Amino acid sequence: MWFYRFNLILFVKNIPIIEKKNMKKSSSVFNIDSSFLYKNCIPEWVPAVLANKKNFKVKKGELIFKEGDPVTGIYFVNSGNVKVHKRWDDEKELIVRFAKDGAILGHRGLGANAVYPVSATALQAGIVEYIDMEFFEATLKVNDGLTYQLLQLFAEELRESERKMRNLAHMPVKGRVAEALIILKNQFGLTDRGFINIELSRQDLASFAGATYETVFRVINELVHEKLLTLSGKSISIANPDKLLKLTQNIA
Amino acid sequence: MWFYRFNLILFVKNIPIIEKKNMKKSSSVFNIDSSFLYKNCIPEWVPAVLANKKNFKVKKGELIFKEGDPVTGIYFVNSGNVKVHKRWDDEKELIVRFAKDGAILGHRGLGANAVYPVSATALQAGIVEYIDMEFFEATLKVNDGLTYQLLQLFAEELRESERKMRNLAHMPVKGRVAEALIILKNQFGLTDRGFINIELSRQDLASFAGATYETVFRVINELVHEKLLTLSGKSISIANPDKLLKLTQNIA
DNA sequence: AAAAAATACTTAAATATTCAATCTTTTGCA
DNA sequence: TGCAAAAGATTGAATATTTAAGTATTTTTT
Repeated sequence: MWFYRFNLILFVKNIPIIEKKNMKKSSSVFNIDSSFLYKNCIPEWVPAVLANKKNFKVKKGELIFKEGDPVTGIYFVNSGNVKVHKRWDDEKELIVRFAKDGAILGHRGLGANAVYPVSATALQAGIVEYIDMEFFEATLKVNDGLTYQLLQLFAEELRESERKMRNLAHMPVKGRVAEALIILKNQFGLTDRGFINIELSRQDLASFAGATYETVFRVINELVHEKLLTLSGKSISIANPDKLLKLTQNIA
Repeated sequence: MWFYRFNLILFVKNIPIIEKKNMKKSSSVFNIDSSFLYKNCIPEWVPAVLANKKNFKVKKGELIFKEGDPVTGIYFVNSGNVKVHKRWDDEKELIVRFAKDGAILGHRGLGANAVYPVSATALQAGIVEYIDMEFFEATLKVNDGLTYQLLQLFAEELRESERKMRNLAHMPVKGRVAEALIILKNQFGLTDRGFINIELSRQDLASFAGATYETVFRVINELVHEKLLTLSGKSISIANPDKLLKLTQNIA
C-alpha cells in the first residue's frame, strides 16, 4: 500500500500542465479551508494539488464547461456563484443545482463516461480552480478520506436529485417555486434587508423550479398577493416562511 | 495503513447479527459473480462478507425497506426484480429505478442521513441479501476498488437521475413513455416472442414514466395506433424502435 | 448617449394532464 | 370454487400549464 502510494506521487509529477483555451489564468490567492478538495486531503498531498491545479478567471455568464464536452478534469469554485444546468431542445433549460465557494464541479463526469452530462456557467465574475482528471483520480487513490467524502456527497446529491424528480412529477408548480426559494435562501442566505442573497433572473428561477417563465411569473404574483413573499426589483424576500414551507409539503 | 485495516477486521468480527423482522431468512445459494459486492471485493474479504450477510426471501409486492425508515444496512438483489420508489401525498408514486440480480439497494442511505430516501418493493418473489451498515462501511474502508466502483455507480446514477429530471421538466409524456419502454427493454431484455421481459402493471409503468395512469394509457393507445408498439395482454412489444427512439430526442 | 440586445411582463388561445365516475377484469381468501 | 374486494381499463369534463405573440423595461454595447 505504501509502495503504491509512493508510485502514484512519482507518476503524478509527470502529468503535463494543459493550457485551457478561452479562460484566463488567474494568480489570485484563494481560501484553502473552504474548498471541498483541500478540506478532505491529507496534508502531505496538498503540495501536489497546489502544483497541479490551475486557477481561471471567469466572467459573468461565461461557460465553464458544456454538456457534451469531453471530460478533461474537475473544477472547484473559488469565488462567484455557478449554475449547473442541462438543456432540452436547445431552448428549454433545467438548472440542476447552484454551486458556490468551495464546491466541486464536474464530478458527474467521473468514470467511463467521455462527456459532461451537464453544463456549468458562472452567474457572476469569479475564479474557478481546475484539476486534470488523471491527477484527480490519483488524488482519490491516495486520499481515502476524500474518496469517502465524495461518496457521501454523491449520495446526498442523489437523494436531492431524486427528491426533485419526484417533485417535478407530482408537486404543483407553486410548491416547486416555494421549494426553489427555500433552497436558495438556505444556500445563499439573506442580505441585510432580508432578501435572498443571490442575483438570479426570473428565467433562471423558472429553470431551477422546472417550469416556464410565465407560470413562475404568475405563481410569484400569487405568492406576493397572498403575502408569502415581498419583492424589491428582482430581489425576493420570504415574508411568511411557514406558509411557504407548507406549500412544499404534501398535505393537499 | 496495514495496522488500520487489521483493526477493522477485528472490530468487524464483533458486530452482532441482527434479526430482521417480517422477513424470512433464506438458505438458498446465490451467484457470487453477479453481485456488485462480490465482484468488487478483494478475495481476502469475501469470507467476512459471507459471515456477515444474511439472505431473506421476499414475496411479490413485499416491502424491503420504506422511505423514512432508519437506515440500518445495505441490500443486494439476489433474485427477482425490485422497484425503487418514492411517494408524494400518499397517493402519487414515482418509480426511480428498477433493480435486478446483483444490484445494490439502499446505498442512497449512506452518510450522515438517518433514513432511507426511497422505498424498495419486490416485484416478484425473490431473495435479497442484507448487510449491516457498520460492516458495509468497514468493507468500503478495506476495499478501495469497491469504493471506487461505488463512486462510479453513484456518478452514473446521478447522471441518469438528472437526465430524468430534465425529461420530467421538459419532455412531453409521449417521449417519457417511449424512453421508459426503451430503458425497460435494455434492462430486462425481450421474451422469445419479442415482448419486454418484465411483468409490470400499467400503474407501475405510469409511475416510472412520471405521469398518471390515464395519460399513459392514452399515450400507449396512440403508440399502438401509430404502429410503434404491439400489445398482448399486459405485455408490450416495440414494433418500431427507431421511431420510438426519435420520440425521446429533442427534435421538436 | 443612442442603439441594440436581452430580459421582463402581460394576455389569450391551445394543449396536455389530471380528476371523477363508470365499467371490466383480476386477485385473494373463505 | 365462488364471491367479494381490489385493481385495472376506459371515457368525458375540468383544470393546469405551456405556447404564442406582443409590449415594456432594463441592461449592455457601440
